[in-house]
Amino acid sequence: MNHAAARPRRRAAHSRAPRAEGTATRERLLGAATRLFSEHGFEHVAVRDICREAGANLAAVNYHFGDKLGLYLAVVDVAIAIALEVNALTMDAGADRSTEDRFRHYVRTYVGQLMNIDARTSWCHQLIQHEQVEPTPAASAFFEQAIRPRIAYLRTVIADLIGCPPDDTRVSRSIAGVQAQCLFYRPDPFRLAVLGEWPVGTDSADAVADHIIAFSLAGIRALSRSDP
Amino acid sequence: MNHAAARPRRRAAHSRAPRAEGTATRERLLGAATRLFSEHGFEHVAVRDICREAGANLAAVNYHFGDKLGLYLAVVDVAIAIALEVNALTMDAGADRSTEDRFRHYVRTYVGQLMNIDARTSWCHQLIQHEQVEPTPAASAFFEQAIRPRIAYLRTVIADLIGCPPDDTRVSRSIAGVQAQCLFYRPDPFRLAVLGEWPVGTDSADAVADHIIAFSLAGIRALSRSDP
Amino acid sequence: MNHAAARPRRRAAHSRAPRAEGTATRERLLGAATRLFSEHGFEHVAVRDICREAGANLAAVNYHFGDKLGLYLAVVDVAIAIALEVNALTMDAGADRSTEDRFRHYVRTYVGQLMNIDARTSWCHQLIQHEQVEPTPAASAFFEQAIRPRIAYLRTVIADLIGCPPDDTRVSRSIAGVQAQCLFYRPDPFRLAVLGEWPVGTDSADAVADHIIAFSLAGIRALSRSDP
Amino acid sequence: MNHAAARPRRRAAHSRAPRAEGTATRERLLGAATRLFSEHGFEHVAVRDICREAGANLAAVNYHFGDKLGLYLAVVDVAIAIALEVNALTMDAGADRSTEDRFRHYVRTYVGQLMNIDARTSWCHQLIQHEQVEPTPAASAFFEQAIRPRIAYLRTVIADLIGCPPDDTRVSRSIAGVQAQCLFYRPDPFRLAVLGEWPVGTDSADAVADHIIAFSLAGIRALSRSDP
DNA sequence: AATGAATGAGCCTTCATTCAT
DNA sequence: GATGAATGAAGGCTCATTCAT
Repeated sequence: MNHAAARPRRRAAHSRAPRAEGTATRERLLGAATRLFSEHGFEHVAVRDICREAGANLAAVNYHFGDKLGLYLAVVDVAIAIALEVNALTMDAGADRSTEDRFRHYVRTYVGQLMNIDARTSWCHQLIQHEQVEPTPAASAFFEQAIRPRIAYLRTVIADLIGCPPDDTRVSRSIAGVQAQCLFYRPDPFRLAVLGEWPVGTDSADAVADHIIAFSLAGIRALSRSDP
Repeated sequence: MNHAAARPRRRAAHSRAPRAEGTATRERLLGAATRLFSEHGFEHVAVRDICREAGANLAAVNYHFGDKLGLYLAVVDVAIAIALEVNALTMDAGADRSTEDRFRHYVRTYVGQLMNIDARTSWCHQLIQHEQVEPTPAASAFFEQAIRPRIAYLRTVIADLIGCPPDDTRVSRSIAGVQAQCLFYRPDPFRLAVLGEWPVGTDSADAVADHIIAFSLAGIRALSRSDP
Repeated sequence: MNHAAARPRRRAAHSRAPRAEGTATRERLLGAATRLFSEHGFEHVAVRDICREAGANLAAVNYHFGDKLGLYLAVVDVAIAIALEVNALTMDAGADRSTEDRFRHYVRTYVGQLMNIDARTSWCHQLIQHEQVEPTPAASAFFEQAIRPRIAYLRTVIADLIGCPPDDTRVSRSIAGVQAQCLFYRPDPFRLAVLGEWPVGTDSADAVADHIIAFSLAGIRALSRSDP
Repeated sequence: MNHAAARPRRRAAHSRAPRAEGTATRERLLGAATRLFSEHGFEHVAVRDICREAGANLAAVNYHFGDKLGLYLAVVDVAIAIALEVNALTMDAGADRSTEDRFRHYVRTYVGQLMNIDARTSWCHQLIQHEQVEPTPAASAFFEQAIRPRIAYLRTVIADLIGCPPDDTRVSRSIAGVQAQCLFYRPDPFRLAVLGEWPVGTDSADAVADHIIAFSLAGIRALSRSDP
């Protein structure tokens, strides 16, 4: 799962076994990198800044992660792990729940994660957003491991709600619609800097989730009455 | 409209009145900057690259636009003008059409613009997407002049469809839902590089627009039956 | 003949016409680079040192020559030009001279150049010596343009002295013998630092040349009496 | 014989007595260093590369040899020992041989060593060639112990052939001529990369040696007939 | 006997900008 | 109206070395 080791590199900094527990400096580096990369994206962060914030030497990045990209990929690995946790939460609606309840649980959990700026997982969504605009070699890994399973799950749920095969075009478009609505509420710099809190207002994440659920369920039901 | 002159600067590059028509070099610079800034965002474009592509001297940017940001703001000015044109198209449904038709026209026109990668207006959406993730001083101007009117128009339309005051929370959330769905189909590097054409498939923009319309109208109607 | 332009380069610093006369800074840079590269070889010289010695800014190298290698290749271009001049001198024995006199003229002129540490051409030989131990992309160009013609000339002369075809093995080996003896007297750091003046002693270049001539002519004549 | 201990150093790495036999790691380091230093010269080899090739820790060099130069000097010590072996071979022509035979034996043995790229002693010549262009503190030691005796031996042989005192200028120059010719056939990167096998062709080392012997003996005999 | 961790100096390159002409 | 020349700051990276264990 460690992409740093998979990348071709002239000299692997860690040809020996990478230690699972991590050193103090390594952890501080990873923490600072997480914060800065999430906030500004890969290219807009200087290794110097990360090291300064971590109280580490400039060459520490080279030692622990090979180079800047190696450090970034290490951050992405953590992000993927967290995203997988979130995935598990959103999909764990309870064994005996109806499909509609599973849909409700998904949206409620997902929006709750996205809108909670204090959550341990918050930086993760920012990171992906940067990846979306300026993709790095990490983009495909994140997509394959974290996003694709989420899409697959939503596909079964929505196909069941519509009552059609999972590969029906209406399913794909509904997934896009639901995801788009949820992601729209993730705090992004544009909204934070320019729009203030719009369109969230003072509402809680639950209220937003309820809206998306009602809005989307109505849309999905309408689709189930239409022709493929 | 030249923001470069308005920004504080040690030495005013434009003590003379900025000319509206501009010279050939100036136009070539603007063209190259438009393409490159749209594609890569403000920070990821080097002045050198713009000048090379424009066949202009490295100092030409300083001469014509004061500095890099001045050139960018000039590009944003054009982007705003184009966005206003698009706004006009989306809002011009014909005088005697029903509210629902006005909504249909908005979505169909908007999605058509967003998904047509060959349109003269295409670069504009890319530019604003970069602005969204890494805002520059141009962000607020673009929002105020181009986006706010669009939101205001949608607000009246959707408020009318729901049958509630324009400042009802349900209206704001529905606006977000519609906009989010439309914008989700704008081509971004992530989807192009990683997802291929998903979730568009081989469908035309019209088919996507029809989906969003049906999905959203159903959602909006459901909201009109609920409590505020 | 400008190799800097031939190298693939992301951005050509001089896509326009490279000016023949040169700027003051460019010339100072070239001068400092000539001295330092000759003395220490390509890898052992820092761009910083060149700029400091030239009184130029660190980025001046990038502006005028693209990068460090571009500057080096510019120096090599001059070296090739000088080597061609030396070639011309060594081969210009006068139209009606005997082959033996042409041989004498070659050795005398060549050794004179090699041993004169104050000559304008002196640095040139040091540069080649470095190139011999740590070749750069310039090595083959120098060989093709400067060394190969010299070898070809010696080949005709010695073949005539032996009285055999130019491609006879004895010719090649005699060329090697003459060249090796001449080059042995070029001042190299090892001899200068460790051996003092050995094996030159206080002798003049002419005396050394006379020795090589007598020694080699005797050797060549002996070969002419042997079987191919 | 360990020069590392002799060099001034802030902290003596070897306050204990340096052990003659060495550990396994030490030997692997020495082997890797021998190969890499010979091939690329002192400055162009990174301690990292040596340690990686030796499968040793990065700090092992510091532990066993004090620093990079200490390791290099240890390699040079081995090189000197091997050079002394080669010297012995070249000078061991048999007790009752003629001076001319002793000369023949010297050249034949020496050229055989120089041209045999697979010989156990091959790296030694490469090392000294680097030392010649970019001398290190080891240069003088190598010269004094390995080269000077060889020169002294040649001096007696050639003085005898000419029939003059060993300090005659003609002797020194003949030594230079013979050495220069022999060394010219040692494989160097320039000839390998640029010249192919020239001027050796497909000839064996013996053929080359025979040429040098015939060529030089004729030259030396000519000198013996001239004035000092 | 040996090593993982950490460090500071130095390297080449790129950048947006400025200035004199 | 425009440009060639030059600059200072900053960027990512590599290196030999040191230190605590």
